[in-house]
Order: sequence, then structure tokens, then C-alpha cells
Amino acid sequence: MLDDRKAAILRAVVEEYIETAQPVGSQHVARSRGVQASSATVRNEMSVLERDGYLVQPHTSAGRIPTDKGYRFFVDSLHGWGAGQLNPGQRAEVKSFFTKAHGELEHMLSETSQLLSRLTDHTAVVIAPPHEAATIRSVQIVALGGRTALVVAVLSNGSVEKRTLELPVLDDGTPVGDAVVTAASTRLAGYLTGRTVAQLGEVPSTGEVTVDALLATSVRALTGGHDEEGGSVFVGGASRMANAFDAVATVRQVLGILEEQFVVVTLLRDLLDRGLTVAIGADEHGLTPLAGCSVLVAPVRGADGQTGTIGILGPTRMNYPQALAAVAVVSQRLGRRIEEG
Amino acid sequence: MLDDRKAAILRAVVEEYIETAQPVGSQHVARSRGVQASSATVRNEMSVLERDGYLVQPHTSAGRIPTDKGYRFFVDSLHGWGAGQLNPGQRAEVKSFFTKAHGELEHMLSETSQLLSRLTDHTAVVIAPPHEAATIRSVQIVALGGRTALVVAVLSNGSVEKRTLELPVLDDGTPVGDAVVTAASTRLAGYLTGRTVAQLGEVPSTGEVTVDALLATSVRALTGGHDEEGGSVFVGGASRMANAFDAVATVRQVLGILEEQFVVVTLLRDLLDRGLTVAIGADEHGLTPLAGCSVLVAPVRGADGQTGTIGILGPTRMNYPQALAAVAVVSQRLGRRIEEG
DNA sequence: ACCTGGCACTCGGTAGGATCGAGTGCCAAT
DNA sequence: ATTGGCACTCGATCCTACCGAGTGCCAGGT
Repeated sequence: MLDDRKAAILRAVVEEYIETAQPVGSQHVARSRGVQASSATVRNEMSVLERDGYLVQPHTSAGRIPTDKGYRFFVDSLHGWGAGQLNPGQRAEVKSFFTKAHGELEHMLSETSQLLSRLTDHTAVVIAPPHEAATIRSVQIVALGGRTALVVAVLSNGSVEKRTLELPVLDDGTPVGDAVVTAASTRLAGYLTGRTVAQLGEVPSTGEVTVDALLATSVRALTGGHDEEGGSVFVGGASRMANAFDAVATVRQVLGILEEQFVVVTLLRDLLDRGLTVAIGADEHGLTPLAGCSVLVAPVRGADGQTGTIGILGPTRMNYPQALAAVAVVSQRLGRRIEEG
Repeated sequence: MLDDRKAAILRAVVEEYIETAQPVGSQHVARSRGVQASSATVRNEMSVLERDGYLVQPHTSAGRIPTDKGYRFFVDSLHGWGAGQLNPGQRAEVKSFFTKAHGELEHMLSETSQLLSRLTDHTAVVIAPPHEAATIRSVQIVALGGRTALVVAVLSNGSVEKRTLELPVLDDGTPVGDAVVTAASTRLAGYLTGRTVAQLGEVPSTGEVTVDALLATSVRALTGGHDEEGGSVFVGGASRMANAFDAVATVRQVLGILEEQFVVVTLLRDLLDRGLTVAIGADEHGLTPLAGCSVLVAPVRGADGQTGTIGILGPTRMNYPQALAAVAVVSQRLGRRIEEG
């Protein structure tokens, strides 16, 4: 809907503004390659682009700045015409990272968020794949002392779920004994092993009323206690947020959001559901405190069709080609890595 | 070493500066209760305090600002003469927090860091007690698929340690079978249950060479893989750092440090070892990037004589009485809470 | 000997005014 | 339709003046 020249001009403005953070004037645009026109022509075109909402002037007789709509056009036009590449150094960094990577999944994801943050120079978020579809390899109930016990489940994807619970008390006020706990534990293991977390149902009665009570509590703890949303979010390079804005109040606000893991998870999930890879400004991602920010997101397809999520958060004025490339590469390689185990 | 009047004046300057963040002039001090002298006298005294390094002038003919040494005197004099109290609202908040608190230890610690941050309006840090002294309640080895397996240990304090490991391969290139894994698992359980994490030694040979190999790997994984330092640090209210300074560069630097969990842990542990509760400025805590920051720390004595740590990080210009009170109360109640289980 | 009122002095911060220059909008010529 | 030219705008920068909070010091009073 924009003719070629307008598109070229808009692209030039965005590119220059991303680089310099200064309002861009017609002369700069005219001089930039990709635009064949005099500054006067550019001026005319730019005033149209402003009328149509792609650009704004901070004040009369200053250069122009892209609006969110302007950025949107930019990234859309990017999608068609070959997205950016990482530079060789970064490519090497990614490669060496993923060949070296090993050990705990959580640890690796945390490191990955830092990698992504380093690559883009923005804050990165990594969310572990949910393990609803993972099968249970082992469950047990362990008495801790006093009235408390722990249900521990080991899943096929290598993660461990644990829940605290209170042991049922007998009529005389003392908690149930070790015998009951081990009985329940083996029963639980026999019944749940091999199932997925999603399909935990009731465990059939054993006849022993205390054992049944403990079993019920355990299953409830395992299914219910999904604080989940919080446990598996890794934020890397939050301090880089302070580079993006020079108003300390803005930084404060954004960091505040990042601390609310639930909000972050919801945000990324929501964007993925809507099929977006990049959300520019509050209009698109819907979080007013993050006005002036863009969110970039990609699914991480691992084993079992389960998908994790990675994303980055930066100012709307960010290097989209580079960031998109980084997210794409990392999501791909991370997915492959997870698949391998 | 400071006569009464000088001490009173210094205190007045610190208090006013903490409140207003503006250089304090002699008139304000003279008017403040606790100081009985004319502004001229105060001026004379203040110039002495400056000569002795307790105060500085940002520029000639401006008020005075406390130096780190000035703050140090202030908090020392505080220690003697009844430290501050939390206001009733805060008291109530703490109380309700700890009566409501339940569930996973990690989750509670994380929430605690947020509580402490809310109370003080600064960034708070909570470090879980190490579990070197906790005894092992249950260990098992779970094969995951392919060559990888997981060693999972449940400790008496309710935490769960897990380590990934690669299964040994047989001569024909396939990993050891389930029989070997279960054999090793039961053997490991029988031998380690009841011991503390600190005193894991070799497991005596079984005669079966593959089982022995797996056992050795498992024990090594459990003792070695102490990434530990990272896993148990909870930072709450990092965004509040942005309130403390108005130079975005400073914020950036401090946040950078907070992201390096190892540094944070080392810092707090070091301070505790040196018997400090409050470290003012880079000279005392030793981290140049945290110039202009004070660190406040307290041990959390839980069960088994094991101690966790809580602390807060804020600008040197912080409300010490209030912050000290908050840290003291939270450390005490958290300790009690952990003891209970 | 110490305190205190008074006074001259300093110097950061704010307000007004001039200047500069990058940038715009518009118009007439190509 | 494009472009060179021109008048105009307006933020940024610099200078100056001025105000006021604050200081240092001195001389007089207790």
C-alpha cells in the first residue's frame, strides 16, 4: 500500500534512527543509498508518511521518528526480503555455546538466556517447555520429620517435580507411620509410573484408609501445586534494559514487569498464540508499562512436540534484523539440543 | 572520639540528608532538635567534621553531605542507642506473611526476598542455607532414555538435589541396561541414606564392574556438581534499584552485579565472616562497581545450626534504622519458620 | 575560652536574550 | 512529477545577570 519510493524512504528513516537514536532529516535520507530523490522530494514524501501515521516529528522543524506503525511496516517488509544474519563472531559464539552446553536443563536454559542477551544486547527471556506430556519415570513419598513429607516425581524429560505435603494424622494425634508412607509410596509408583503428568487421575482404593488418604493428598499435591509458571522462567541481562532508555523511571517500570514472572509468561504465550513473532509497542503487546518496548518471541520445538519459548525485550528502536536472526538461530539450536536430551 | 555536640550535628546531617537527598546547611542543623547551638557554631563544628573526613561539600558554599565514614559513625552510634522499629503496618505485614507462608522452601525464600524488598524499598537478597549438614533421606538413579540418567537425592531439610549423568557404555557400545541401573540405585540408597551430603565417600565395590562404574559416576556427580552457589539465591525488588540513583549508568552497573549470583553470594558470605552487619561504600564491602551502595546482611539460623543469609542492597544514603530493623525482624522470623519445617 | 550575630564572599541554579543550524513547507522553474 | 531555492521554525547552546543558600571569618558579648 506504500509505493516503492515511500517504502524505501521509510526503511531508510527506520534504519538511521535505529542506529543514531536521533530524529532523521530529509537530507540524510536523500543521501542514503536505496533512495533516488532530492531532499525536497523526500520532504514531500515524508510529510505524506507522517499524515498516514508512519512517522512523527518530535517538534516542528526537527527530523522524523518512526511510529510503532512505521516499525511495523519495516519488520513486515523485512520478512519478505531476507532477514539479517549474525556476524561471524556471533555465529561462532552460538556454535561453541551449544557444543559445550551440558548438564542440568535449568542451568542450560539460564545460560541460554544470557547468551541471547549478549547476542542482542537486550534483555532475554527463556521459558522451559511445560512437562504436561512428559511421562513419569519414578515417584516416591519421603517422610521428612514431623508432619511433613515430600512427593518427588522424576519425569522423562529429566525434570524433577517436588511438592511438600502434610501427613494425615491418626486419631491419637500422631502422624501416620513409616509403614503407611512406604506402602503409599510403592502403590503410587506402581500406579503412576509411565503416565503423563496431564493424565493423573485418582489412585484406586487400597482398602487401607490411611494409605488411601495419603495417596489422595499426594496426587492432589502433584496435580495442583502448579506454581510452575514461576519456576521455569529465566531472565538474562535485565541490566541491559538500563542501556535502552535514559529515563530512569522507564527503566524502573520495565524492570518491575520483568519481576512479575507470571506476566512475562502470559505475555509470551499470548503472542505465540496470536502467531506473532514480534510485537511493537503497547498497542501490539498490550502492556502499557512497556510502552516504547518491543517484544520478540519464538517457540522452541523440542522432543515430544512440547515447546518452550524464548524471547527478547528491548526498546521499539531496536535492531530488528539482527535480533530476529539471533532469536531464530538460538531457538533452532536450543530445540535441537533439547531433543538430543 | 567525637564530642557530644559534634556527634549530634553529624547525626542531624545524616538524618536530614537521608530524608531529602540535598546537601544540608548549617541553618537546618541548628534548627533541628538535638542540637543546641547557633548556625555559626554549627558552621565551625561542621568545618572540623569535614577536616576529619566525616562530611564533604559538593562545592564551595553548598551544604554538606556525609562521607562513608560519616555514615559509619552514624550506624555505629545507632547500634548502642536503640535501633529503629518497624511501623505498625509493616509489623502486621511481616506477621501475616509468616503465618500465611507455606509450601516449598524455595518458593518461600523467593517470596521472603520480595517481602524484605517491600519493607525497605530496596533490593533484597535471600540465600538458602547450604545443605552440607542435611542427611540424605532417599537416593535413586533413574534412567531417562538414551545414555542419560538422573541421580536424585531427597534431603532431610526438604530440598532435592538432582544431577544428570551419562550412563557407562558396554563393550558393544550400548549403555548399561535397566538391571544394572536398578542394582546400582538400591546399592546407592542402602549405602548413602542417613549420611550427610558432606560425608559422601566411595561406595564399596559390589564385584560387578559395570555397577561399580555407575556408582562411582553417581557419587562423583552428587559431590561434584555443586553449581549450588547459583541455585539458591533469590533477588527481590531489583527494580527498586532504579529509585535509588538517578544516573542510569549507575543503575546499570549495580544490576550487572546483581546478575552475577556468584559475586553476590561471595559478598554476603564474606561480610558475615568478617562479622559485619552493614558495609558502607566500596571501602567496606570491596566492590568498586557498588560504590555509593551499602550492603546490609544478617544470618538466618535455622535447624541443624545451618545458616542461610538475607541482606539488602541500597544506596549509602539509605534509612539505616528502618532497614536494620526490617532485616533483623525478617531474619529472626524466617529462621524460626525454617526450624519448624 | 567559647559562643554568636553580622558581614562579605562564593558559586550553583534559574531566567532572559542572542545566535546557530538542522530541518521544514511551499513555490516557481524545469 | 521533480527539484533548487528561500523564508521560516524552533530546539540547542552559549552568555549574562541575578538570586539565594551557604560558607568563612571577625569582632563583640558572656
